[in-house]
Amino acid sequence: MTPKRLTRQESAARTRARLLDHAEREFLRRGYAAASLDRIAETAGYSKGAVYGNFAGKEELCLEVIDRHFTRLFQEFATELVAAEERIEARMEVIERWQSKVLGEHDWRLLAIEFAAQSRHNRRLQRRLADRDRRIRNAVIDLLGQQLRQLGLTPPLPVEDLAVAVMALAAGIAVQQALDPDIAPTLLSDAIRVLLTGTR
Amino acid sequence: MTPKRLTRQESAARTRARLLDHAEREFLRRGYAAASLDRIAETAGYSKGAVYGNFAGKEELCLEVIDRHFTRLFQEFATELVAAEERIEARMEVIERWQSKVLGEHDWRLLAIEFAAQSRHNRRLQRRLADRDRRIRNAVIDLLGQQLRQLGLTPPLPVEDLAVAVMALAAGIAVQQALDPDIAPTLLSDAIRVLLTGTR
DNA sequence: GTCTATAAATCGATAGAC
DNA sequence: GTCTATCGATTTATAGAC
Repeated sequence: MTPKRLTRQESAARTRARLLDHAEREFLRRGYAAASLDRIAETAGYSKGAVYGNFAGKEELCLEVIDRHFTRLFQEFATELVAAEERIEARMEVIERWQSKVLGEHDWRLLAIEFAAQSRHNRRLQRRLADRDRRIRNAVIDLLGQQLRQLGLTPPLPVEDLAVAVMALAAGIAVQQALDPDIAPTLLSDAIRVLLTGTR
Repeated sequence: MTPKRLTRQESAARTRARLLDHAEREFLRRGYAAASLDRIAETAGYSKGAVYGNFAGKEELCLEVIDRHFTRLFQEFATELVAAEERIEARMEVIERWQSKVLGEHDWRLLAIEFAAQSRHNRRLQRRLADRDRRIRNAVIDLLGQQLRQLGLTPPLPVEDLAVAVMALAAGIAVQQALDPDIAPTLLSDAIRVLLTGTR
């Protein structure tokens, strides 16, 4: 097997991907502030020059890492949810299955909020995070609206508010659970059910 | 008016209080990571030696700043809530009045979560934060249980879960609102009402 | 308890060679 | 695009005088 000779573009893409992968590990392990570009470059088999050649800086690199993960996560979840049977119990089952995955990702959640706090110092980053937040929220609103319509539910709150509340619950419970593992593992889906149907 | 001669203890307490006050300003303004003990000491009229003489380090100082604030905040809220009339509408009014205060404190919320993310590097801090979290949660559980009993409500979830959900909502909504001010300002109280009563 | 002075260690970012 | 070398700035924490 002769390894294919990489074109310039392929080689650059490979470097980028490798840097992203190792950046993910470093950011997850140490958090944003304590992560070191030097270590990222070194573990990926490059030096810092490669990082600055492929990314504008630490913030851009971290933003891309976070974006990549949560975009993937949401899309996989949405796909499963849409594919489930058109009964509320079937849909809730999908939610219950995913809550442990979402809530279990303590490191991701801590990284995301630490990075959000970071935006205090940077107007531009603040705007980009707000845009991203709105994008995700709109996706949640669409998904939620579709589910409610299909299931014939009329929730006690407007769907726009439900979306914010669901996202807030997911983030807030995950943070509390990161500090204290004793929190009820089905709380997220239970609370979502109450918000959507008004009852347990 | 001759200024009273301060005893050694009074003088020490004053220094501590001054340092705490200026630490609060610095941490709120810059966040945990970017805050500088040097600046804190200087603006308080001391030098770094005074900080290390009164606090074990940056983490301890910040923890005390955060603790002082949220303990005060919760106690004031609980006092008002307990003092209100024994009707659900009167109690909800207190909650509605406080939600804008709690949600408006973006800097405090960002600081608290940035600090929580910080605990990744420090087992001891992790335990202390978890203890604090449990302490607050127990207070919320007590307060919530008392309210439900007085008002004769039977919520769709156990009171322990409600407490976690309410805290998660408050934190999660505040973070989203810090990034995007367009979020409905009454969402927190609306969602709490649904969680407590099952309806709007 | 507080000050001054300094240690000791980083880190992000850049310049210039290749 | 990537590397090496380094700048420049900052920080926490400590040592020792008073």
